[in-house]
Formats: sequence, C-alpha cells, structure tokens
Amino acid sequence: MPELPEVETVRRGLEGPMVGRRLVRVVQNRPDLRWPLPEDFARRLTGRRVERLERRAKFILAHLDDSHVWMIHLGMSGRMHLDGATRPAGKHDHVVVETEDGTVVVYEDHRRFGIMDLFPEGELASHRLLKDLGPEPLSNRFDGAALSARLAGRKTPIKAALLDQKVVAGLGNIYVSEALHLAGISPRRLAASVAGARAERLAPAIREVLQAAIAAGGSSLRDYVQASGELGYFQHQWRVYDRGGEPCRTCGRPIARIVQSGRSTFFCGACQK
DNA sequence: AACAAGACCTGCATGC
DNA sequence: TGCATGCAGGTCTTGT
Repeated sequence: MPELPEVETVRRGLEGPMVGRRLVRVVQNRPDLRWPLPEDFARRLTGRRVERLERRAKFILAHLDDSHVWMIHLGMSGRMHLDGATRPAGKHDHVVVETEDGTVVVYEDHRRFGIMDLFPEGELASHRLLKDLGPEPLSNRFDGAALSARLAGRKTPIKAALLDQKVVAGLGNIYVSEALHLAGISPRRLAASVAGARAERLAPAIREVLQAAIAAGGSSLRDYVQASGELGYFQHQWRVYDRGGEPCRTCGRPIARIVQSGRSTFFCGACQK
C-alpha cells in the first residue's frame, strides 16, 4: 500500500482517534515483523498517551507522554484498521491497540515487511532508519537545487535514484513513474544529467503529484488505504503507472513498461526525454 | 562509494 | 477442488 501519500493519509486518519488518548491495552501477536519487536514492546506501550503523530518519509512516528517514540512502517502490505472492536480477527493482525475510549486499532501486514520500534525521543535524529533520509519533498527546503545536488555524480537511471530514500524521502514505485511523466523526463536518463532546468521541473512535479495523491486519499491498489477503511482514489488519476499498452493521456501513444533494478517502470517514450 | 541483484513473506491472477 | 509461475506499494544485505 504505502508510499508517502498513503502513509500521510493513514497518519491523518489516526490523528483523531489516537492523539490525546491513552493506550489502555496493547496486544502483540507475534515476536517479529520484519525484525523482532523491541523487548517488552506491549508492556512499555501500555498506559502511554499519544501526544502527536508525525510522518517522516514513509514512517509514522507517534510521540508518547514518556518522551518515547513509537515508530511504525507499513512495508508493502501494512494497514491500520480503526474498526478492531467489531471486525473479526485476521491471521495477520500482528499488533492490536485499544485507546481509553474504546477504539481498537489493528496493525495488519500479511507480507510482514513492516517495522515497529519504540525508543527515546532523544534518539530520533540518530535512529539508523531515519538518520540518512533525504529531504521531505513537501517541505520548503526541497527544490530543484536541493534535488540536483543530491543527484550529482550519480550514474544510475533517474528512476532508481528517486527510489533511494537518501535522495528524497517518501517516493516509491508508483509516484516515481508519475512524477517523471509529469516532468517529461525519461526514467532511463542518467540521474546526474537531471540538473538545471530539468531538476527545476522535476522537483515541483514530485510535489504536485504527491499533493494531488494526498488530496485523493492515496492510491488503493489491492486493498484499503485509509485507516477509516475508505478507499483512496488516486489510482484513477495515474498518468502511467500500471498503464502499460494504454494510451498516454498527453500524446495518445502507448505507455511502455520496462524493468529497472528489478522493478516495473512505466513511461511514455514520446513525452519523456 | 555506488550500483544491481538477492533476500525477506504472503496472496492473488493467470495459464495449464 | 490442482499446481506452477510471476507479480506486488519497501528496503536491507550482499557481492561486484
């Protein structure tokens, strides 16, 4: 499910039910997700109040009243459900949290590429999963100059470079293809050659695509996106992703599908140079 | 240092 | 109601 727009949608959906609320019950149904959960995870989370929900890249960071951070990553298939009080238990419901007013939040992740951690707030900046992340693309510090500086010297295709969270934080396979089409840049182009005017086109294109996707509640491919259970609908606005063989919405020529570093890329050979 | 490929894990669509 | 194959929104680890 989750690239930046989907994670941001989930974060927003959790804010109302969780911020300011105490967690009165925490159930951990298995010892690990992608990695082992921290020692005493459920016990340490129980009784804490959530003060703030932040997003960094594709991570949700719940700031707790004991100056710790509950970190959540949804991996490829993670979902947060708010209807845990009524939905039947699923075999991949790995963590269940109940708030003081009875909302039952379920973390479900059948592929188990997701991550959870619990650590002191003071370790945020040095956390191994956070410390090397590139700029937030929706922050005002992200622009063409910042982008081209991070692409300089890189000999990999721009598609692969944009998937690198050290270059810019939060893009994934869908939105990289989308942003490159909007910017008119070929996914095969050498990353280092995206500088000057091209970088000045690409940075705003990335922002525009992400903002439009957030406004649509993200993209729902095979499952729900929003914590509320509603579907996102940005998939109906995809310019190229998953549209191999279909006509480019700009020029009408068929969208191409290629594989780059093992992952599908979609683009229009006529519109993207 | 930077890069491509492999690894992790389950479920689903497709083709036989 | 089988079985094999390939693919999927991520990112860490391995080998060059």
